[in-house]
Amino acid sequence: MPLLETRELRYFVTVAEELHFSRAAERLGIAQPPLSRAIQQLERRLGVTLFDRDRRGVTLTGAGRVLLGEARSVLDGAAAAARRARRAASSPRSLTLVTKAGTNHELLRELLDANAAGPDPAEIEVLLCGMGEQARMLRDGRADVALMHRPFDDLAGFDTEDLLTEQLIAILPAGHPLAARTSLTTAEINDIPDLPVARWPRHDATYEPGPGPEIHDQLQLAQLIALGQAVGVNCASARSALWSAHAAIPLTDSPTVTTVLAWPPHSRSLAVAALVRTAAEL
Amino acid sequence: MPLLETRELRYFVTVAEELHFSRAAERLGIAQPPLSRAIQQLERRLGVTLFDRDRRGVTLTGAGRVLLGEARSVLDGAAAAARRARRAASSPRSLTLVTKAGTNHELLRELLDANAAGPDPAEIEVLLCGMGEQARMLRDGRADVALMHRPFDDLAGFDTEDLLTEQLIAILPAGHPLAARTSLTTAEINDIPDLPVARWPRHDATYEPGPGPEIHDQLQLAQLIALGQAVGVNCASARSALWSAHAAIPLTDSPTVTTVLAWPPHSRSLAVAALVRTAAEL
DNA sequence: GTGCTGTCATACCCGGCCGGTATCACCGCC
DNA sequence: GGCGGTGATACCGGCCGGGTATGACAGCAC
Repeated sequence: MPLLETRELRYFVTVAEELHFSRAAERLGIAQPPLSRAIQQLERRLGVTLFDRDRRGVTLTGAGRVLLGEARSVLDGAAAAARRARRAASSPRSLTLVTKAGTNHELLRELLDANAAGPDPAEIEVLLCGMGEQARMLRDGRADVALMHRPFDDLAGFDTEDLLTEQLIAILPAGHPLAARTSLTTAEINDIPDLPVARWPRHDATYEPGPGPEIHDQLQLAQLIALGQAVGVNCASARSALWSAHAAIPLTDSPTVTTVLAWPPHSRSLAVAALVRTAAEL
Repeated sequence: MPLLETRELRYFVTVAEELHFSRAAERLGIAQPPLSRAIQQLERRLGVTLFDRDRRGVTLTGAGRVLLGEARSVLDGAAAAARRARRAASSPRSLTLVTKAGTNHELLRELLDANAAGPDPAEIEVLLCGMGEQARMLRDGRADVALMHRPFDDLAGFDTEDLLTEQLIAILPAGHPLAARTSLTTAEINDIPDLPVARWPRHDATYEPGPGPEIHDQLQLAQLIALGQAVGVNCASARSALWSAHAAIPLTDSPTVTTVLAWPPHSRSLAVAALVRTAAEL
């Protein structure tokens, strides 16, 4: 069974990205011949050709494409491992929790209080970040746990514990005719003339095509709605962050959004496990 | 930024498992001194002590425990990367799909047919395995995709696409008084005198404590019920595998079970992506 | 065609590191 | 105080990763 060294994987990834041995070698800070040799050794060991060295250039083979994805994730994992070990050593009883600005702060408060009241409280450092940042910080070892939202955040590759499920609300300018309603449907807010629905980013940070403005945080949404330029949707707990210029109406047919505590699988840190247990009892 | 070589991680994991340098060295097939030195180098590079070398023995520090989990997953990832690259090379347009024996075969049939009818069909090799095996096979690169069941299978660390959501059914011996009912509740089947509910394993392959027999596949369940020694629950699609000695009654208050297509994240294999797209359109 | 340029592969050398042996320092224990 | 057993240290040798020089070969200009 062939063993892959991270050095080899680093070399392979760089070549795969550059598709050019000399440039890749330069980026790696080594000379080209040892790089060629390293790739050949890797190919021999795997018994697989990873690159087609054609007359005009280097291209990835199918197996090479597969290995590229795998190698990247192994390297990310290794870097994360180092970071986490160092963090665990520098502050053994502390955890970094990362969440989007605008996440239900009552829930967060409750979680922190429950942790503080528990038998063996961890020091929790709370980090706020933009949308979609949490997954990266969790993956690369800068954070231990995150508060995320299903189905809006990309939870692929994490373990999760559901904390709170809420309905979505529609947020309208306070003076709008529909603001007097006690409930709305998705179809209704999509059909408001001259008032498009603001679009949240998808998992991959792109936006669904459509007329509404692209937003990426709650403040932008609030501003746009207060200006009467859009309507928007958000989870029910966002009510507390609304202004007097806003009206919040439950969306009856919306999918529910669940706030979850997420952490990297295999993370068997005692502190994470304890916090998850605490969270599960909320 | 310190770089971890897989050799170092292998050494570290072995020492962490043995908690004994000499035995670990033996298992690794090297002598003890180089192993000690390698661990010291690792600790220096990370700036972290991983082991407490006490008078009576070696123990993991907190950071060491964290690194152990991380290191295992990195090593597993590296081994899986090698396997997947080799598999991709040996059969570029083929996929291995793994599922439990007893999974809804109409659904599988539909998926295979849709793939075959698609623009660029992959050769799909179907592998059957026992409960809880799928996750391992997916993780270690022996399979590319799996059919699994939420919430019964452990989906941590995978991307998934929901295929089919069903209710659970209670399965009783055909002659049982309750077999005439048109619906049942969980409480009712838990309270049947002298007829315990068979227990499925949990994610970690252990069983919830309780009176019922422990089962791990559908055939065992069927047999036990036919013998009148237990009742059981299963997803609605399991009806087709029942015998005349069985009666299936919908469970009205049960959680739903969703059959999902699961695959390792970062798997950017074209064939997997195509199959997922096909599945999403079912 | 003949250079010229730029690609990756090959040949060869050197130094560092990995691994081995021998030994030490230390502890627990009859 | 020997003795067995732990991990750490010292030192040495061979291998392998990295460097330089060069080769083989394609594309291109003329």
